[in-house]
Amino acid sequence: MEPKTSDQESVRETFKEFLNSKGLRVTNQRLAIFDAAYADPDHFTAEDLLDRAREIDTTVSRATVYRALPLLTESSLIRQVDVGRDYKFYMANKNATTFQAQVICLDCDKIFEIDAPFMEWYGKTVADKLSLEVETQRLQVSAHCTELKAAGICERGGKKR
Amino acid sequence: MEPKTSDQESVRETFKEFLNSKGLRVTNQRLAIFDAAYADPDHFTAEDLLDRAREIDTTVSRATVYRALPLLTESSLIRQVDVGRDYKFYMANKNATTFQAQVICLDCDKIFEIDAPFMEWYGKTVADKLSLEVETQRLQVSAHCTELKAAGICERGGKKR
DNA sequence: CTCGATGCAAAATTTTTGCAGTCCC
DNA sequence: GGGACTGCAAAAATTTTGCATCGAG
Repeated sequence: MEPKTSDQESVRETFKEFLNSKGLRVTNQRLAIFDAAYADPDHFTAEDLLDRAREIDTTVSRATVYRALPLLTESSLIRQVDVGRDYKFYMANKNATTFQAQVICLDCDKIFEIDAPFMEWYGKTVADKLSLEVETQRLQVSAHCTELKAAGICERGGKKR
Repeated sequence: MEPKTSDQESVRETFKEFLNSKGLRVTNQRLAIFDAAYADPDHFTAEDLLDRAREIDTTVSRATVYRALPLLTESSLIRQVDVGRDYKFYMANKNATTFQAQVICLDCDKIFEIDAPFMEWYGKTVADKLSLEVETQRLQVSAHCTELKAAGICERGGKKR
C-alpha cells in the first residue's frame, strides 16, 4: 500500500462533500474503499479494490465495493478504464488534465496511460461534422513492447487475471 | 434475415479454406454460424448469433457458437467490437479498408461505424515514439445524437441488452 | 474407422439484488 | 429513532468446460 499523501487527505474531503451533497451517508466502509482506491497508483479491478479496502476495514464486503464504484466514478474521483477484458478496470483520477489514452502491452498485460491531447480536437471535429454531443472518448492501442521487453521492464506475470 | 449475396458465397469459400488450412473440419454448424454472422448487417452478440444460426440449422448449440467465434475472428471474417458492455459485440468484416471507429449513441444504444483514416497515421506515430509494435487500435466516441433524434432515426428501444 | 466436433449441462466468473440486521445523522 | 447502509448468500448473466456421442474425411 502506498503512503497516504496530504493531497489524498483533501480529495477525501471532496468525497465526503460529494456524499453529503447527494444526501448519502459517510460510512467507514465507503471511506475505506475510497482510501484503497486512491492509494493505488495503478489500474485495479473490483476484486483488487475489495482486497485493499479490507486491509483498511475488514468489514468491507464485495457488495459494498460494487455499490461504491458508481459513486466514485460519478464524482470523477476515479474513472473506469475498459480494455475489453471480461472484467472492468478502474483508476484513481489524480492529475489527468489532458485526454489519456491506454497502451495495453500484449506480452505482460500491463496498461500504460499516455497523453493524447489531440483527442480533444478530434472530439470537437466529430461533434461538428456529425452533429453529436460528445460525452466520452476512448483511444486504446494494443502492442508488443519490444523495447520494454529488452529493458526487462516488460515481463510476463504482471497484474493480469 | 438479409438475402444471401453472391459476395457472401465467395467469402464462405474463404472460410472453408481457412478451416481446411488449419486442419479443422467443415461442419454444418460452423457454416450455419458463418452464414448467420455474414448475413447480419449490424453488430450482434453471441446470443443474437445463436438465434440466427438456429434459424438456419436448429441443431446449433450455444457452446458451438462460442467455440466458432474465435475461428471467425482469427480468420478476419468477423471482428470483435468491444464497447465496454458486459458482453461482447461482433460484426461481419465486409468492406472495411480504412480504420473504423465506433460512435455509440447514449440515447438509443446503437453503434455506428465511421471511417477514421488518420488512425493509421496515429498508430505509426505511437509505434515510432514509444518503440512499440502496434497490433490493434480502438477509437470510440460516446455521444448524444441530437440531430438523429430530431430526424427520428435515434429512438430509445434499439438493440440493447 | 478415427479423431475432431458437437450438445448438454454443470461450472466458472463477474456483477447484481433481496432481505434482515446495523449504524449514521 | 428512522431510514439509509451493510453483509451475506443467492441470483443473474455471460462464457467456458467435461464428457459421452456423433459425424466429417
